[in-house]
Amino acid sequence: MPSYQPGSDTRNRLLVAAAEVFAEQGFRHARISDICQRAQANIAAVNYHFGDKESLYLAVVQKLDAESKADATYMQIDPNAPPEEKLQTFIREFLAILLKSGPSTWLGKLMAREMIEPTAALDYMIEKVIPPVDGAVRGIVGELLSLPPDAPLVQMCVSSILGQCMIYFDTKEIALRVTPGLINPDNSYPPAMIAFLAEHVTQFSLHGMQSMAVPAAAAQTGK
Amino acid sequence: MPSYQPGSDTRNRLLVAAAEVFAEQGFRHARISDICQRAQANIAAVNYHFGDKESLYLAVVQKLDAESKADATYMQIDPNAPPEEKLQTFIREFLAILLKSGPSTWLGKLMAREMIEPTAALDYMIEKVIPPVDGAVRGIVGELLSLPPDAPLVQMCVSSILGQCMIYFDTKEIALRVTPGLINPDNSYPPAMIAFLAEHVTQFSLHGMQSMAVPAAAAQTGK
Amino acid sequence: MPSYQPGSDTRNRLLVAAAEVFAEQGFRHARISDICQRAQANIAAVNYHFGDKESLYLAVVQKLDAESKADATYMQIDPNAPPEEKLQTFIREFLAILLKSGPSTWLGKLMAREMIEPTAALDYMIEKVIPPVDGAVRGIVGELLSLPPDAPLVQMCVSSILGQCMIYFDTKEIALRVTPGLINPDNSYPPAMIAFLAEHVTQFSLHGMQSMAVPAAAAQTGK
Amino acid sequence: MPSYQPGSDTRNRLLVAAAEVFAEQGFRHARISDICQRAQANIAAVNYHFGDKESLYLAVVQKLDAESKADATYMQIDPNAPPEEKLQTFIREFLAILLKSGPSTWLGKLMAREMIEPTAALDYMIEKVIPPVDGAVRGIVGELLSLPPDAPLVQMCVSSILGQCMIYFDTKEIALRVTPGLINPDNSYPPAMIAFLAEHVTQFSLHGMQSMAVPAAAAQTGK
DNA sequence: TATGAATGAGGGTTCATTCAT
DNA sequence: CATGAATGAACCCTCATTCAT
Repeated sequence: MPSYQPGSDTRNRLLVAAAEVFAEQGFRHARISDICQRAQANIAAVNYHFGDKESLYLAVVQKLDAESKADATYMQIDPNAPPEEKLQTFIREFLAILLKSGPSTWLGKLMAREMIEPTAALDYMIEKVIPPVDGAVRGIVGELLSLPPDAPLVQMCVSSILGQCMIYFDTKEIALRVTPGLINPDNSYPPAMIAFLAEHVTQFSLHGMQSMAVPAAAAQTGK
Repeated sequence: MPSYQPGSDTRNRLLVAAAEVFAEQGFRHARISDICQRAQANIAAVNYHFGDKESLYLAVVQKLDAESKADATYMQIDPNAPPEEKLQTFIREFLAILLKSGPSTWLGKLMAREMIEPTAALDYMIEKVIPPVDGAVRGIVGELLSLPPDAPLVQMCVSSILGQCMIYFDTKEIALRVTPGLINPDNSYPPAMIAFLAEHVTQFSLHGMQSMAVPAAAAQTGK
Repeated sequence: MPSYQPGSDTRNRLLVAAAEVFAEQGFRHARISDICQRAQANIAAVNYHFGDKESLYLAVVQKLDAESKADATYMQIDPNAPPEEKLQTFIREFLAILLKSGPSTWLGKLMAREMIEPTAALDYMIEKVIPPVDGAVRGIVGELLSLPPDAPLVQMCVSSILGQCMIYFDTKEIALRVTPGLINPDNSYPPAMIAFLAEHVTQFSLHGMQSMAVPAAAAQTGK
Repeated sequence: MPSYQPGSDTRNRLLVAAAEVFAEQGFRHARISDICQRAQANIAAVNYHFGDKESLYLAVVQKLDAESKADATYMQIDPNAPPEEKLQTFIREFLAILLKSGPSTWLGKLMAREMIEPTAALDYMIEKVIPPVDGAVRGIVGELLSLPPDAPLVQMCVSSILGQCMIYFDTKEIALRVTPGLINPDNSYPPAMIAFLAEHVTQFSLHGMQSMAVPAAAAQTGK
C-alpha cells in the first residue's frame, strides 16, 4: 500500500508521451495508439486512466502549465529594478522559452494550435495560462507609461510586444526552410540569436512606447 | 487520364468549395465528402479532377494566391508618398485583410496552419506568397531607416511590424471569448477597430524605428 | 443508367441479412460485421448504404412491416361472415404467423425485444405495426359484444385474446426444452398443433366474452 | 481459491446491486463495472466472489427465486375455498406481482428476457421457478374442469389464463407511451387498475372454461 | 466526362477478465 | 479477503481511395 500516490507509473508515462505527441500532432491528429506505444502501455490504458482522449489532453495541458509555472522566471523579475530593465528581462526570458526546443515549448505549441482549432483546453488556457504572462507585461508597461495596467493603451502595447516575440515562434518552420543554418538541428534558436532578437524587440518597444507615455503623463501632471 | 480542364464547371465548384472547407478545417480535417457535397459534386469528383486530396489543396492555395494578388492594395502604394504614410497605408491594408472575414482571409488561415503543420503547400507559400508582402514592407522600412531592403536590421523591423499585426489575427479565437462584443458575429473586426489598431501599430512602429534610424540618418546628413 | 432503382443489390442483401441477425440477436447484440459477412459485403457497406447501425435497423423494421402487410390475411377476412367465424379465422392466422419459423416471424421477434428493451423502432411499431392488428380484433370483438371498437371492455377482451396467442410465441424456448418432440427442429409448431391451439383459444375467448355481451346488449336494446 | 462465504458483506452487496442491474439491463447489457460501482466494491470483486459474470447472474436468479417464494401468496390460497374464488385470488396476486414495481418484479423481468434470449438460467427457471406457479394454476383449473391437473385441456386453459395476465406485463413499455397517465411514474400500475384487470381476466377465464367443463363432465357422466 | 457503389485501413472506445500485491 | 492496475479482443464508425459503368 503505497503512501505516496502520484498516480501509477503508467499514468505518468502516458502523460509524458501524450504531451510529446499532442505537441507534435495536435489534439485530433494525435493517435492514442501512438501515445500508448511510446508510453509502453496498452491501448486501453488511456481509457482506464483518463476516461477518454480529451480528458487525457486536458490533463496534459494542466501538467504542462504547472511545470511551466514552476520555472517561469518572467514572474520573478526584481520589482525594484527600473521598468526598462524589467521589460528587457521579460522579453529575453519569454523569447528564450518560445525559441528553445523540448518540453518547455510544448505548451506553446499546444496554445498555438488552440488559437487555430480551439478545444475545451482553450478555456483553461485563457483562464490559467495567459493571465500570468499578460499580467506581468501589463505591469511593466503600465509602469513605463504611468498608466494603470488595465488601460486600453497598455493593452495594445502589450499586444505589440508579445506579437513581436511570437512571430519568431510562429515562423519557425519558415525560418527552418529559408535560413536553415541559423537554427539548430533540434529546432531551437542559438542563445546568441535569442539574445540578439531580445535586444532588438526591447529597443523597438521601448522607443515605440516612449512617445505614448508623454500625453498620458502630461494629462496627469498638467491637470 | 483527364487532361487539364480549366473550364470544367464541376472543377471550379470544387475549387471554391474546397477553399472554404480547407480554410475552415485545415488540410487534414477537411473531408472530401464535405467538399463534394458543398460543390454538389460526386464523392469521386475530387480524385477524378485533381488526383488526390493534396493536389486539390495545392490548387486551392494557388487559386487563392492569385485572387489575393489581384486585389492586393498594399502593392499599389503611391511610390512618391513619404515613407511614414506608406507604412501607415500598408499596416491599414494588411490588418484589414487579416481581420476581415470571408474569402480574402482564407489564404491567411491556410498560412497560419502551414506554420504549425506544414504541408507541401508551405514551400509554395514561401516562394510565391510571402515575398511580395515581405518585399513591400522591407522597401518601406529600408526607406525609413536609410538602409538597403535586405539589411538585417530592416529584416528585424519588418518582423516587428508584421508580428504586431499578426497577433490580432492569431488571437481572434481568444478575443471572441474574452471580449465577444467587440467582434462581429461573422468573426470579423469592425472597421473602426481595425483603423484604431492600425494607427497604434503605425505609431508604435514609427517611434520604435526612429531611434534605429538615427545613426544612419546622422551618417547621411553629417549633422 | 438504370431506370429502376430499388437500391443496389448489396443494399438488399444487407437488408435481408440484417433482418435475420437482428431477429436472432436483437439490436445491440447484433454485430454489423456479422451482418456484412452474411451479406457478403464489406464492413463499411452498412455505413455507406444506411449511415449507421440504427438506421439500418429502422430500415429492416419497415421492410419487414411492409412484407408482413403484403400477406396479412387477418386483414382480409370476409366482412359478411358472422363474427364468431371472423374471430376464429383471425386467431388461426395470427397464431400461424407467430408459431411458424422464418422471415414472417422476424418482425414478431423484433417486437418482443422492443417490449423489453425499447429503441427508436418501438415508436414506429406502435404507430404502424400494431394498429392494423389491434384494429382488426377490436372490430370483431366490438361486433360480438355489440359495442363500439374503442370501448374499454372491447380493449380488455382484445388483450385477453392476443395474450392467449402471444404466450405460445413467448414460451417457445421453454416448449423447446420441455416438450422438444412437439416442436419442429426449425423452431416452428406443426400446423396441426397450431390449428388445435387456435380452436382452443377461439372457444375459450368466445365463451369468455359471451357473458360480457349480455348487459351491454341489454342496456342498449332495453333502453 | 475462496471458499463459499455467504456472510461476506461485499458479496451480499454485490448480489443486491447485480439483481437491480440485471433486471434493468439484462444479462449481456449489464456491466460488471456498473454493478461493482453500485455495490461500492472493486471492479474485480465479481470475479473474485463469483468467478465470472454468468455465475453471478445465476446466483442472483436463485436469490430472487428464494425471496419470491418467501412471500408468494398464490401458493397459500385457502384450500377449502371454492375454485372460482381460488382462481380470482391467484389472478389478483399474480397480476399484482407482475404489475408492481421494485424488487418483486425483478425475477419476472429476468424471465421475460430469458424467453427471448435464453442463458443457462433458463434451465433453472424451468425447473424451479415455473413449476410452483404452473402447478398452482393447474390445480385450480383441474378442480374447475373436474380433470386431473396434467390433462392437456387443463394445460391449455392454464396457458390462456397466464397469457392474459402476462400480456399486461409484456406491453408495459407500450402502455407507458400510449397511455402514460394510467401508469405510475415508477412504472407500476395503480392498485385499482390491477384489481380491475384481475376481475376482468377472472370473469373472462371462468366463462371461457365453463363450456369446456360441460362436455368433459357429460362424457364422464354419460349425459 | 462523370458517377454510384464499394472498399480497407485505421480511428476511439468499451468491457470482462487477469494479475500482482 | 480484497484491490488497483492493466490487458486484449471486439465493436461501431470514418474516410480517402478505387472500380465498373
